[in-house]
Amino acid sequence: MDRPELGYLLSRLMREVMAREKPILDGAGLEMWDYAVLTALADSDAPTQAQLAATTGRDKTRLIGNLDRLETQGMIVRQADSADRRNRIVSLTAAGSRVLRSCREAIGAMEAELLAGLEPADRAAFERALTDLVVTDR
Amino acid sequence: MDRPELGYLLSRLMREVMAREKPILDGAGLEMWDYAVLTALADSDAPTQAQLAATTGRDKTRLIGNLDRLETQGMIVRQADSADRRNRIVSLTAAGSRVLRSCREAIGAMEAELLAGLEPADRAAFERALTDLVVTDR
DNA sequence: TATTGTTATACTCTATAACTATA
DNA sequence: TATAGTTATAGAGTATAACAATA
Repeated sequence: MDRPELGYLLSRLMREVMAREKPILDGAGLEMWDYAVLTALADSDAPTQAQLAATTGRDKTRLIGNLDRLETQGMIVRQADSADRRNRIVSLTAAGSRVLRSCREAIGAMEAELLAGLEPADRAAFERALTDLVVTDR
Repeated sequence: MDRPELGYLLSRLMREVMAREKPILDGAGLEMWDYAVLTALADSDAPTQAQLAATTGRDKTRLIGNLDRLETQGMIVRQADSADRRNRIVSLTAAGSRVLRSCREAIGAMEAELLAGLEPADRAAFERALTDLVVTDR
């Protein structure tokens, strides 16, 4: 097959996706990485900051700015771990869950629109392949 | 369908592709964007720097560092345009073409390996969908 | 006056190394 | 001494404005 290289295609599509997400996240007062952190929090239960850094692939020092901002906005709380007081347990607040849910819906709709031009079978294969590639290359 | 968000999947896969490309480009003495510029030069014929900036999506001021480096390495030349002497026409040298071809081969092999785990039909659909999405969202 | 290529400046993002408090 | 979280510093990448040469 003769097509442009993966790096080119992926970076172009990534740019498009980010451009479409930006207004959604702006409306919620979230930066891109803030949203990634919220998403990770919804899945894993009460992680320490170190665990959160590991699951998001974000450096622990860079995570701090995101957490500070999210905490100021009342979307997360940081609590001391009574078992090991060096740890700080991060968790979503009700407000954080609400914002996250609304962003997820908007982003889901955006993605549906973005993929709407594909043949249904191609779209399913695309999503399946993309998921497989990311899982197997961990 | 319930899968991780596109932004997450694409950024993960993009990171993986870049990690696999890096040793190839390092071996050729190329940075990521240098390679993108070489690729663009192979397709479009004798562009000015402004045209090259437009086709790569790179800002004209940021392009300059790439061109300086590539010219120092003898992979491209910049020639004055006799028709409009404000323009500088950029073109690949024989050495540049050689390096580009060898990188393309290595990257093609890397991509084949990366995609090898997919069902053949899924792989074809994935490549088709990715190409369609990038073309239609221009 | 407008445009091409260039340089300069400031701003963001990232990487690294220290520092504190706990263990 | 080792670890979790934090802060500080320097570096890379980026955006913006200004500049010289040419149209």
